[in-house]
Amino acid sequence: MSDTASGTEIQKPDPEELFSLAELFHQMSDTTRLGLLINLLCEENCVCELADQSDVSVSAISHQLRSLRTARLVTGRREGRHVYYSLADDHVRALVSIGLEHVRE
Amino acid sequence: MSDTASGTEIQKPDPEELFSLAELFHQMSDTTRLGLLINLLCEENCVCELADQSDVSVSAISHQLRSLRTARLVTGRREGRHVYYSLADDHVRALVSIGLEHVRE
DNA sequence: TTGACATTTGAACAATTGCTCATATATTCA
DNA sequence: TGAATATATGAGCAATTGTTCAAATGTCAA
Repeated sequence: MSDTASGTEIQKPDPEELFSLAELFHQMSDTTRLGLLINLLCEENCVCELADQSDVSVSAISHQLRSLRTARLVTGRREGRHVYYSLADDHVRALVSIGLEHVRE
Repeated sequence: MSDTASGTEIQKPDPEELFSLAELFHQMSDTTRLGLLINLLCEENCVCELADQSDVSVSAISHQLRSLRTARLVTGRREGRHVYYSLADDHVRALVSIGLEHVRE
């Protein structure tokens, strides 16, 4: 019994949850990392492909993938010389979707 | 015909949209600003109240509100000596809601 | 083993950020 | 007008960030 007239009931986060939530959005707040997440929306991809489809170096991509991995937004699986990354869960998809609605209106 | 098995169809952003989307998440990536947004989930509030309910100075809050205002995430309305801020639209609510689901699981 | 390719890692550096402090502006009331 | 309260703003500074570069590690195939 609070919040909004728009359907979603939100239980306010405690300080620790606030911190984690900020960290989640932080991961999505850089164009390189966000571009990686969007690249992975439809299917997994390896590091060199992800780098090819971006405008920074393989090293930079690897650094950012590590950041995303640590934050549990992506997971990696090695297959031979390649490491294939994919989204850890569907929340990222939903966040991107709603964020785009906001940006496009 | 792409993306996902989870319902939401996402049209990939062009570079300009990617930038705006990153900026949106950037606004939500700092605990002070995110705390402000969450404070405003249920109702509008004035600057001094927002500052009281946070752990930084009135000046810091005003700076961050300016940032949120410029990014069109909040709007302010003056009433006498007070300026009452509120969320600009419901997307923030949805983003916080989904983000919290992610953080809490 | 050697060489080639794919990825990761650490150091270093420029750029950005969020805060505080001091000051300016806005509004109300006496 | 002048004092009090509320908010906004600019400068300055410490902390964080994203990149590149160089070097290390992992994997495969000859």
